[in-house]
Amino acid sequence: MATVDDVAKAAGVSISTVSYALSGKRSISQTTRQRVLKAAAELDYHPRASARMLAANRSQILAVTAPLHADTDHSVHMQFAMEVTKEARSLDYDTLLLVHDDPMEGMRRSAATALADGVVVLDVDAHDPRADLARTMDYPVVFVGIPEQSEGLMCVDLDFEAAARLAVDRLIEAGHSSIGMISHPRITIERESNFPLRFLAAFEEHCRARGIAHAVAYPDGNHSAVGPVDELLRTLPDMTALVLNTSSDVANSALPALFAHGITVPHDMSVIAAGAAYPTHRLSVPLDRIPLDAHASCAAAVDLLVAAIDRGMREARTVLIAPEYQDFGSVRAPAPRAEKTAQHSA
Amino acid sequence: MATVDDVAKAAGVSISTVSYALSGKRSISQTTRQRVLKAAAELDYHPRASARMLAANRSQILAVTAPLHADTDHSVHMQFAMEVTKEARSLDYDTLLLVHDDPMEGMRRSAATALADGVVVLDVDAHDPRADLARTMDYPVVFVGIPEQSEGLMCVDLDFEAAARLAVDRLIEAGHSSIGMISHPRITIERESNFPLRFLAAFEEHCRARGIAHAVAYPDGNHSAVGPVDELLRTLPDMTALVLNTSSDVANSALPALFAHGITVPHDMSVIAAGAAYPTHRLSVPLDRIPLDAHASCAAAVDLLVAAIDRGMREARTVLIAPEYQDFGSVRAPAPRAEKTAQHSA
DNA sequence: CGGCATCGTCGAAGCGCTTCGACAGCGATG
DNA sequence: CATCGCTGTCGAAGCGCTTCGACGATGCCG
Repeated sequence: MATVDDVAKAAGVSISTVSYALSGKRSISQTTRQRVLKAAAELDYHPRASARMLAANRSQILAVTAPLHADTDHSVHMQFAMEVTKEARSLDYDTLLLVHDDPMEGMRRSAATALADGVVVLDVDAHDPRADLARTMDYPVVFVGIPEQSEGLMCVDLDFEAAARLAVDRLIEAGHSSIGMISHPRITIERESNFPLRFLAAFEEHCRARGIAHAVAYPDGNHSAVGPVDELLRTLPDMTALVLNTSSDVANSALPALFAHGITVPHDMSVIAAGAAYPTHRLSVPLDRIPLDAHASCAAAVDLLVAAIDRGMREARTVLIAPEYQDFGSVRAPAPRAEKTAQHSA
Repeated sequence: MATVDDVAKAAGVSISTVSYALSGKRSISQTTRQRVLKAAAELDYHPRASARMLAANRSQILAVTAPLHADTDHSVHMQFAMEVTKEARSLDYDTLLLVHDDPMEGMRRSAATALADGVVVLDVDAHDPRADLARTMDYPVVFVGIPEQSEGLMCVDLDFEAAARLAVDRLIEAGHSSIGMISHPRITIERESNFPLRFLAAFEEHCRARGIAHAVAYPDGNHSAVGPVDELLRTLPDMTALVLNTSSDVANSALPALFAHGITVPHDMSVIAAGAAYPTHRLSVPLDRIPLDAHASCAAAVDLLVAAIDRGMREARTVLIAPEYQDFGSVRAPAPRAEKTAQHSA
């Protein structure tokens, strides 16, 4: 375990020179810097994290809170945590996992002990208590997701409104004029993050604005697309396109549910999965998607957080990630009406 | 941000007294301790992590390496990472996520900079390069899983041999005398962790020892149970019980694969899923299982690691977690032979 | 009742780094 | 030629905590 002193001795300079040569925070002559670098390499010198933290009053650590509700999707979470970690490393930060029963305690502790320089909050609920905590803490916090009360917070999320409009526009472009949508279960909408609402509202408004017939259905507790599909076909009999902004289970069962009515995708029905963190392009018919991109969100969140830490840019703001359309061929021009004959009722 | 000095002043004692009162490492009179505690509480004092680390030469941080191969199951990983975190917190450690492209770099760095006091290695391969690294590092490392060369390492894993014997014994108890087994794809066995091999060997040996007819089949690349089931029914026509030690996809497709032969569980066939990290009790027929329990493994691993750090217990050893049998009713006495008639061939 | 162990407390020395102010040396400037 | 402003380097002061040795004050023993 070599220390600065060892390096300083080996290079024949003072320890402050070593520090400056390594950090580049003051100009050091080429020759001296080379000597220091050489000595450091030979001694396999690595600055002790604790000493650096104490002296610099910065830990180069970001905390991540990911409360694990029983009903949250672990794999999606892991993906987000990983993306945060990757981006953080690229900015010379490490990532601390805060996943205790009480996520508040972790945030408080990491702030109070200066263990982490800031926090990334994942899996944000509409009425997330961490939002209130963040407002009272004078500590850099970034939310991946948008709580209902987002004033005074830094948030990053997919632009669900734009995603809804993008989906609708794409379908209109392809010639559709009657679009159904399957949303999240009502309980989810009520309890959870507000993005389903934002998507929903934008979908309806944009359909209205563009003069498109539309209807929305909500799956019930059993997470199947069968009910919503039935309902949509009833309320919107000439529906030729379907937008999914729903859970993975529902999306996965959409194709069979349609097929039970003799409807195949994309021939009889165009389908777009929007705001989906799960893959939809490996289903039996790959579905076009507007992904909820973990990488984009997390990278933006970490960038924001690091800017707040390193450059004091702490003003509250919400960053919306522009939606990206991924084409897998599940959208086509609507089939000419008429041959809607063989209805195998479910 | 109160410091020890503030607390010392407020309590009218020296800073060392504060430290000892808080840590309990020397005896302090009841009255003084109370005074210190009160002052600390009033000032909302929390020792600065960095200062503590530097002075105590201990970070109270555990690193977790979880390399994300493309083919690893994120949700299982997350579960393990969470369990590590929980157990670590209960022992007053925090958890650092190391998930860079190069997991070795993370381990080296956290050791060299003393960022973490030790490492938990997840998702261990048979020929995991992290094993070699660990051997050369003089740094506490615990593996959750057992690499092929485990000499000189601390490892924790489910006792797959015992799990295999337990499954076989259970089936024999229920009256079965002809048992099939579906293992992992051959590629997985070759490439991956050696636990499939351990299970396999124990299964065959124990069946032999107890005089039970048995056969093993390996799924191919498409991760379906159809092939293996067909094969087993051919090679072991009077098979009445099936042991699964395989991937989630294969296990999930086992019931339909059997049903395609007109075989229902548990009436015509008893089934046990052994060494499964994924749930098998929520399938259409809940399957008895011997779980690969994230909590048990991770808790044991963290305990081992913390013992190594705090109490210097560094001798290499492998801890095998005793298997636990979970009964969901998928094992019954074999049906009386004869009425094996209506064979719908697949 | 003197001597000795014990208990409770204090002071000070670090832990290894960053960073501020100081200053020597130098060429450029007037 | 005196002066100014750089540039490159050094010394030292912390950062806030832990921990060791020291030392008065007690209580107990013979």
